[in-house]
Amino acid sequence: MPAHFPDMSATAEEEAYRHVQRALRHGRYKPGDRLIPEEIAAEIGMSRMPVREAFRRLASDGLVILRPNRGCVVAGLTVDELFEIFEIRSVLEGLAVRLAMPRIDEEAFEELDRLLVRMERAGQSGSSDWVVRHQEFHGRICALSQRPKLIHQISALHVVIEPYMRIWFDDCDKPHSAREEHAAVIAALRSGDEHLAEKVMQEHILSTAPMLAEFVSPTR
Amino acid sequence: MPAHFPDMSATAEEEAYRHVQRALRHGRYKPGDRLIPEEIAAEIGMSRMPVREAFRRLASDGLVILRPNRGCVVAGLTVDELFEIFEIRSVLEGLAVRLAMPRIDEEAFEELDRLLVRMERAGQSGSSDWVVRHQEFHGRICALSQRPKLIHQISALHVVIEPYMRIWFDDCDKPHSAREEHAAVIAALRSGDEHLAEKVMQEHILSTAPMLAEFVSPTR
DNA sequence: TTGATGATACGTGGATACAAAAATACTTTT
DNA sequence: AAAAGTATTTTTGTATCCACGTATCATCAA
Repeated sequence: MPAHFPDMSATAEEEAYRHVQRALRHGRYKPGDRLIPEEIAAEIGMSRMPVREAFRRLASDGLVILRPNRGCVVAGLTVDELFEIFEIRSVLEGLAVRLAMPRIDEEAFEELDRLLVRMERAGQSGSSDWVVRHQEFHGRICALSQRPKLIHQISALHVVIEPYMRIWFDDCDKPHSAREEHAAVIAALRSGDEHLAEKVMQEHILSTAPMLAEFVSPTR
Repeated sequence: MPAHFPDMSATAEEEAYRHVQRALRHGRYKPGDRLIPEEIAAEIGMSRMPVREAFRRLASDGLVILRPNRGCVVAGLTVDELFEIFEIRSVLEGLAVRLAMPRIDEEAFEELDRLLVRMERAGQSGSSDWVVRHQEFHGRICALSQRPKLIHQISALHVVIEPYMRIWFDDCDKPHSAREEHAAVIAALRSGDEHLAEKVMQEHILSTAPMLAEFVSPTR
């Protein structure tokens, strides 16, 4: 292996973690599905042990539920839980944008504008990359806050809601409101008013939740 | 084992998790200490396998750091990280108190008053239970919010800062400011003004950070 | 037909075994 | 005596194995 491409898959556990997380984010497993270590291990060519360890982390992330002696099932969100996550996101990302404000320069603004355009284009083409572009915008703002733990917590929540966002985005035909709200966030940032920016972000996030809620699978 | 005492320690992994977490919270291991699975496994009479799995969860909680092929070391916080955690707590617990407000009845107020008194007494007796009492107050308010995920996230952060709080409480002789600030939170709750309560809580939490910061071990 | 009972297959939790990687101790060389 | 290299020990990562718990399904009684 080339030296400049160092050790991509450090451990089997890490590979298992990524593999399953990716599948969950893309909605390849549905809530309630049972994940059998042996099967997954076979898929990626390893023994059950690293997979079990990956399950522990996924459970900590809230992506699966691990119950003693009865294995691992894909976690699903109730409407209440979905709303709760959006409440939490609203204050965390509100904080992020407030902290980001003093660190944003003109270059960063241009970057945000570019992301806005890319999201718009992805929306028109109807592709499911939508979600990715949407998250990129939120992620970029979080990153600007320069707070590692804050960024980490927020992105963990984004992973949990990603499958629901995909369903929503597939179904709904108005990426426009998201575009406008993101533009409003940028405008608030440009205004230089920290508390305004925080508030606009909070409202943007909270306004998304009710729309998403309709797509939470009722089978729970 | 008696049937009415059902399976307290469901799995070995759970026991290992509790054991190590407890030790970390009490500061029995210091940041940078290396945790050797074999040793811990021996302490509690099991093989190193469940301990390894417990390590994964503890790493997710941010209590230890796991690096491929070089084991598990106790995580320590830099001053920046400590501040960051308090920023995050400020918005999360601010949210919690805001959501708790409409659910608080007279009985709950009396409970909070009792906790206030207990904290005061623990402070006078100089005992290290201080921390526990202090957390109980914050924990009670979070619980009143009735938001499982929010409660979970907040208590995870409390675990991370607990060892630092213990050092602080051992050293400083003014539990009084904490008492007054907690009283202010209760007063704000009684006033019925959600946003006031949120703000008072945020300020209480942020005012604690600088005092704590002095006790962060400089060896990092 | 329905509900209890028991046999069977499957899966999980944990211990042990083994190979590979790090850390450590020990030479050897300068 | 210091540095570099080598051998030895320790520890980690993964695979395999076994015992127990759980679920499934067939059998049988009411």
